[in-house]
Amino acid sequence: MHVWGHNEESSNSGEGFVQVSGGDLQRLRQLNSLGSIRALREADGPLTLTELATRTGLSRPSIGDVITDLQERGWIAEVEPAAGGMGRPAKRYRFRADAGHVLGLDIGVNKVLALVTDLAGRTVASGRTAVSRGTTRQERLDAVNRAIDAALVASGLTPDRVWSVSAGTTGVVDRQGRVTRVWELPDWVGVDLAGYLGQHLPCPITIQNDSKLAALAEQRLGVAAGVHDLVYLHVGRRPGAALMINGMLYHGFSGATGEIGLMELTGWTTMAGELESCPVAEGVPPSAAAGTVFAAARTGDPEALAAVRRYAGHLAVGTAAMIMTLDPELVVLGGGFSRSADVLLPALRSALEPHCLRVPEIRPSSLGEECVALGAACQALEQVERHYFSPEGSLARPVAPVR
Amino acid sequence: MHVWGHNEESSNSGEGFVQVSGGDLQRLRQLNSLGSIRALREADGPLTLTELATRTGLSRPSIGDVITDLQERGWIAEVEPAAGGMGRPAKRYRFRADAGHVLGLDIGVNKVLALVTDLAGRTVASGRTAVSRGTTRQERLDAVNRAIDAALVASGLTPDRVWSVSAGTTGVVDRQGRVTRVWELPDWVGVDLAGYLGQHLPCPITIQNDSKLAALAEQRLGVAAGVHDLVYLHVGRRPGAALMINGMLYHGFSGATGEIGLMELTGWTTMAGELESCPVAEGVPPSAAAGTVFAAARTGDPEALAAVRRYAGHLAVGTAAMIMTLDPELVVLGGGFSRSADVLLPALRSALEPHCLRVPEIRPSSLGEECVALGAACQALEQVERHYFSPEGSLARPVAPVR
DNA sequence: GATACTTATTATGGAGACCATGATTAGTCC
DNA sequence: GGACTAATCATGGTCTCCATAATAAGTATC
Repeated sequence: MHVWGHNEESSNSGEGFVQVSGGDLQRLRQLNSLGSIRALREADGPLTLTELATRTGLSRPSIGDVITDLQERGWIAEVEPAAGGMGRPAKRYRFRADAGHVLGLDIGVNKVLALVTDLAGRTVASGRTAVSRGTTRQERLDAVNRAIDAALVASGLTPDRVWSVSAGTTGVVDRQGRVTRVWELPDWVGVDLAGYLGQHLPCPITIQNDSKLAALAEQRLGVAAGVHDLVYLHVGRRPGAALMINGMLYHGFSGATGEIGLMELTGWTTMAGELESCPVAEGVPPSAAAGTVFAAARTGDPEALAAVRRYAGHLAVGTAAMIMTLDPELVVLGGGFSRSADVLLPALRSALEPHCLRVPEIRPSSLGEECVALGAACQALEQVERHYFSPEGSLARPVAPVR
Repeated sequence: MHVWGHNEESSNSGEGFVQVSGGDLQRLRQLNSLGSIRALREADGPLTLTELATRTGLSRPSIGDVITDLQERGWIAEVEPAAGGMGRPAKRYRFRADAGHVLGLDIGVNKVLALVTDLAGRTVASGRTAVSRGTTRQERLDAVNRAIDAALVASGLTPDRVWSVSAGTTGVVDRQGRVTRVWELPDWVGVDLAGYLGQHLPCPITIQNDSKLAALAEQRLGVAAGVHDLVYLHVGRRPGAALMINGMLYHGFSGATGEIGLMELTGWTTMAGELESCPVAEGVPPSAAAGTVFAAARTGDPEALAAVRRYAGHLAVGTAAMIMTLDPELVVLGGGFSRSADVLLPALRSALEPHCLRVPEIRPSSLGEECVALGAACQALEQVERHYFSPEGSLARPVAPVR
C-alpha cells in the first residue's frame, strides 16, 4: 500500500471491515510492541510492567521482553520509580514524545502561524508572520517560510529533524493536495504548496482546507473531544463548514465537503450584509461591523438583535440542510464570529428549530486562533501514526521518515 | 466488546485507527485462519494450498496446518483436484458458504418479502405475502411471519438454523432498532419488530430503514459496487435518501440521516403533485399517475415533459444540498420512479447543474424490487462477519449464534 | 536493627506456531 | 517405462509466548 503520497490516506480498504493481518512470529511481536506503545501513549502517567501486562493482556515476562526491546530502540524511556509504596519498587516507563516533532501550519488570509509539537501534540515552539488580503502569492510563500524558520529556530530543530508537516489553507483542496478553488485570494488557486514546502522539508507533507483542520483540532483537543460525528460551522465573513464522521475528517470525492454555503438559496454569500447594513454599524468599516452589531445585541439593542436574528435565519437554512442530511451528535460554532457565541448561538438554535427533526447540541469553539495550526499538527501526527504506529507501520527506530 | 446487541455496531473504536490486536500464539493462529478464510471467500473459485500460501503470505507447511484445522472445524471443504495439469495435482479447497444461512426481510407498505441466503449472499429461497396501506400492525406482523415461514419451508431450514436476521422497514429506525417515526403507516410507530421476530428466531436481529438497506444492496451487489461514498436517492410517492460513507452505511446519531426531504423548502413532500396534477394524468388514480406522466414524457409530450422538469427541479434542491454537503462519488437513483430513469435522470442532472460545484455521476438502481430484502441479507451477513470473521470474532465452529 | 511481609525482577523449562529444507508421492509427457 | 513436474509429507530449528519458582529490594513491625 502506498502510504506516503501527499494527501492519500490508507483507507482501511474493503467494505468497512478491518484487514486481517496475520503473519509469522516477528509479526506477532510487532503487534504486541504496537499494543504496548499505544498503552503507554494513552496512559496519563508512566506505567509499570505489571500495569502494562494487564492493559495489553500479555504475561509479565513477555511484556518485559517487549519493553526492553522498545527501550533499546529508543521509543520509550525509564522513569524514576514511584516512592513510598509497599514491596520492591517497580520500574516505570513512559513514551518518548520528544523522540520526534511535527510541524503544523496555518496559512491564513491575515497571518501565517507555524507550530512545532512533539509526538504527544504538545506545542514546543511557534512562529508567526503577518500578511494581508493583498499579499501576493510569492510574498505569502515567503511569509510561510519565515514563520517556519522562526518556529524551527525557537525549537532548536533543523528541518531534517521534522517528521511530518501539514498545512491548512483557505479554499478547496483535493486529494492530491492541490488548491483547486479559492474565493478570498485571487492568485492562490493552483499554488503548489506541497512542492514549495518540500524544497526545505524532506518529510511527508499534507495540505488541507483550514476549516477541516479546525474541526479536527476541536475533535482531538477541544470542545468536541470524543464526539464521533459532528458538523463544524465556520462563521465569519466567508462562512464554511467541515464534517467529521466516525471520528475521521470526511473529505468526499474531490475534497469539497461542507460547501453547502455555495448554494444560492442558503444566502450564505450575502448574509453578512444583514449585519453590515444594520444602523448600529453605520460608519464602522465592514471588517468591524459584525463585532459592533454583536456588541450592541449583547446590550439589548432591538435593531441589532433583529439583525442577528436575520443573520441566524440565513445561517440556519444551510446548517439545517446539513443536520437533516447527517444527523450529527454535535455542531461546533467556530470562526471569527464564534467570539460572539453568547449572542449568536441562541439565535441560531431557535432559527434551526422549525427546520429540524432534532436540533443537535451546539457548542462554541474553544481553541481560539491557534485552532487551524493545532489541527494541522494533529493531521501531521496522524501521518506519523500511520507510518510508525499502525499495523502496517514499521516501528523501526525513531528517525524522521523521508518522503 | 458487546457485539450482539440488536442494532449496536462494533465501531472500530478510537479516533479512526485500527485497534492493534496482539496476543499469544493462539491469537496469531486465529489471525492467520481469518486471513485464509478471507482469501477463500474472496476468491472466485477454489484455491490450492500454494495459491493460499502466496495470498496470505504464510509458508506452504504453515498454511497446510491452518487449512487442515479449518477443514476439521467445518469451515472449508475439499474440492475435486483440477484435471489436466503438470505435476502432482494439488488439493483444492473452497469456503463452505452452505455452512450457514441468514434471513433478509423487506417489510414494505404493499408487500413482505423474505429471502434466505447462504454465507456468500446467494439467494437459496424466498417467501412473499401481499399487504396494503390499510393493513393493521398485527396483520402486518402476521404477514411477516407467513413470509418467513414460506421462505424457511422452501429452504428446508428450521428457525434455529438461521444465523442472523435483518429487516428493512419504512420510517426512522434508531440505534436500538426501534421504529421512532413513520409517515405512511399510522400504527407502525414504536412497533417492537426485534421482539416479535425474536419469539420465533433465536438468532441476532437487526432492524433498519428500508432505503438504507437498498443503498447497501446496491453498493454490495448492484450498480454501486466498489464505490465508497454515495448518496442513494429513493424516488417514489414518498422520497427519501440514504448515505454510504467509507463503504459503510451511515446512521448518524439518532438514525435519521438523509431526511433532508422533511425540510419544507425542498418541496419533497408536495412535489409528487407536479406529476399528479399534469393534464396527461387526468382521471388516472394517484398511484398510477406518475407512471402515466413518465410514459407520456417518453413519447415527447410537452406537458408531461414540463411536469417532469418541474418535479426534477424540486428533487434537485434537496439532492444538491446533500451533494454540496457530502461531495459523493456517485448518486444512485432508486425507488419506484427509477423505472423511468430514462426520462427522470437527464432532467435531474440538468436541474442539479446550477446548484452544484460538481455534479457527480448518477446511475439508476439495478436490483429491482428485491433490493431492500437483498440489502437486509447483506446486513445480516455483516453481523455474521463480525461474529465469526473479524479479529474480535471466534471462528469457533459453524453453528447458529444465539442472541 | 532484625524479621516478616509485600511486590518486582530474573531465571528456567516448556509449549505452540512458524519456517527452511529435503525426501516422497502422484500425476503428465515422450 | 523413464524423465519431468509440482504437490505433499517429514524433520529439525527458531522465535515468541507462558507458567512457575527463585531472587531482590523495598516497607512495616517489634
